[in-house]
Amino acid sequence: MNEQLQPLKKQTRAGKAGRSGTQDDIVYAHIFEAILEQRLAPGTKLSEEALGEIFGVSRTIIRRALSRLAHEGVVLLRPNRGAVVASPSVEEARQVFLARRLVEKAITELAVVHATAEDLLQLRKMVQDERDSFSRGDRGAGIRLSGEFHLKLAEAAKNAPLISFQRSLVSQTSLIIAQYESGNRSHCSYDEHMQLIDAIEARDATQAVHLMMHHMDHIDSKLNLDEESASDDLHAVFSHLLQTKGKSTRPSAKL
Amino acid sequence: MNEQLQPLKKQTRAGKAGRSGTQDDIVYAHIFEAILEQRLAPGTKLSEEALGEIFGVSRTIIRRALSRLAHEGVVLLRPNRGAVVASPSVEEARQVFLARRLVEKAITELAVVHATAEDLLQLRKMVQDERDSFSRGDRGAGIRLSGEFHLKLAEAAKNAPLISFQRSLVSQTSLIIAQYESGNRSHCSYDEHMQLIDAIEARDATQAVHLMMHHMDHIDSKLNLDEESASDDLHAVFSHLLQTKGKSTRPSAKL
DNA sequence: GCACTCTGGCTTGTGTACAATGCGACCTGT
DNA sequence: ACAGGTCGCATTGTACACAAGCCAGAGTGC
Repeated sequence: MNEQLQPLKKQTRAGKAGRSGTQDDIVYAHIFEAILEQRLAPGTKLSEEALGEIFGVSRTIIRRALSRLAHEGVVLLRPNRGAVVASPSVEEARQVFLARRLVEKAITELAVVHATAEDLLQLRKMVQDERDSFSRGDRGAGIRLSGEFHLKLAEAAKNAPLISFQRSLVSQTSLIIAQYESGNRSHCSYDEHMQLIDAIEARDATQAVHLMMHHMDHIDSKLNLDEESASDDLHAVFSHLLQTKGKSTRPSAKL
Repeated sequence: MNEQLQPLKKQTRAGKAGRSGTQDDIVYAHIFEAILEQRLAPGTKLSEEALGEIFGVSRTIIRRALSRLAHEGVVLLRPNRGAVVASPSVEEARQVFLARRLVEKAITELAVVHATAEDLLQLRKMVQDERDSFSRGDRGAGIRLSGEFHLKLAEAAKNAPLISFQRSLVSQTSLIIAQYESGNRSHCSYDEHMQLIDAIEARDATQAVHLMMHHMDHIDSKLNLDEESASDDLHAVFSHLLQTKGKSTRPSAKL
């Protein structure tokens, strides 16, 4: 019914994502990665039993992983109706990007103050990996690593709540990029990442923030959020037919 | 062993918090409220079975509620060792407040643009409730309602990710206030809330942000974060004895 | 022929039993 | 008497079985 998930023996511990933690971490990482690489299209139903069989664990574990993914906004949990891969609307995407601008600005300023030599080293290493992935043509890994770069930057800012929020934002951004990115262009230029690291290492807050904002602009501009090609949101598709009377037509319910 | 939780029959649906949702919402709300009202002291162990018996539900439900509370940072989930009420350190409190400043500023600016008449009406009503609670001497409810005011403000800003983040920050802030607030002074002056609403209604962004920042200052100043009276963090208590060699002494482990 | 209803199957929600892990008490040897 | 180790209990982690809720298809009445 859905596209087939690659079967997986339960002892395949260290998956591609490499995170060796507990069982739900593995399940979480694999599903997340599958979504980013678009092996799981937005809207795809994520049956608990099917996933349990695939990963060789019970529904309990799957359920926890799905709950976590839902919390980060990449999966939508509909009561009594199961989980589906989230398909953020254009409006939701805009909100995520607005929030990210705010957070990235703050993170950059904090990172300029708090980033250690060790942090900077790791950041440079991550950009390397990112570049490698893109040169290998592994788009999914590239998107993921690019996200992890921004997450690592948040860690360098040394503020736990911001890190947690950034994790959620990066996840959603990755999903949005995977869904909306226009064609073939690399989505997150690692050059910009490198320049950013340089500015942070030089403790030049103004320059660093400047670069980060430009970076956000570039990400924005690579997406065609203005005119999405195809949508499963009927209200969006036929919005030109609907008279806009007030804004309380349908507060948040979609589909 | 712990202080006794007030027993609760299972059909006590609409609890004090009033949220009439599903079972885990009820459990969640009650535990959260108990923490805010300091009926559950920081560090208190939250046994799954005990809670299950109290609320008349199975551990499954309790587990979900605890997981949610852990996500919001008011409960600490230690693998294989159960859940305890979080006891944020001074450093953690500072991080939360820093993050809140950022977010509240952004929310205020957005609310000035997006708040509807309906939003403003509800906000005023919430300030009323808050004042009533304090005049009744119900400190726990006051703290909670004050938090809900800031959450409602986030909703008026019309940005889903920020709302979600604000929920987490407000929860943690409430816990910190309950834990650190110096004595008897009311912690969150509703007058300031009212002025804030006025500024937003007047669409005066500069003034609104100005008021909000002052409001944050006031909250900060009412807490004695600089010299906490007693701590259960041995490392903090004896920090003057420890030579600070590098930062890798104990990354995140506490207690 | 169309629409409405009822029923059957399948999926999720919840409770519970069993396994695994951590903690504390006791016991023993030095 | 104290340190170390071992055993047992208590609590969490996982799997599974049952209950409840949706959804689709067949059947029937208009």
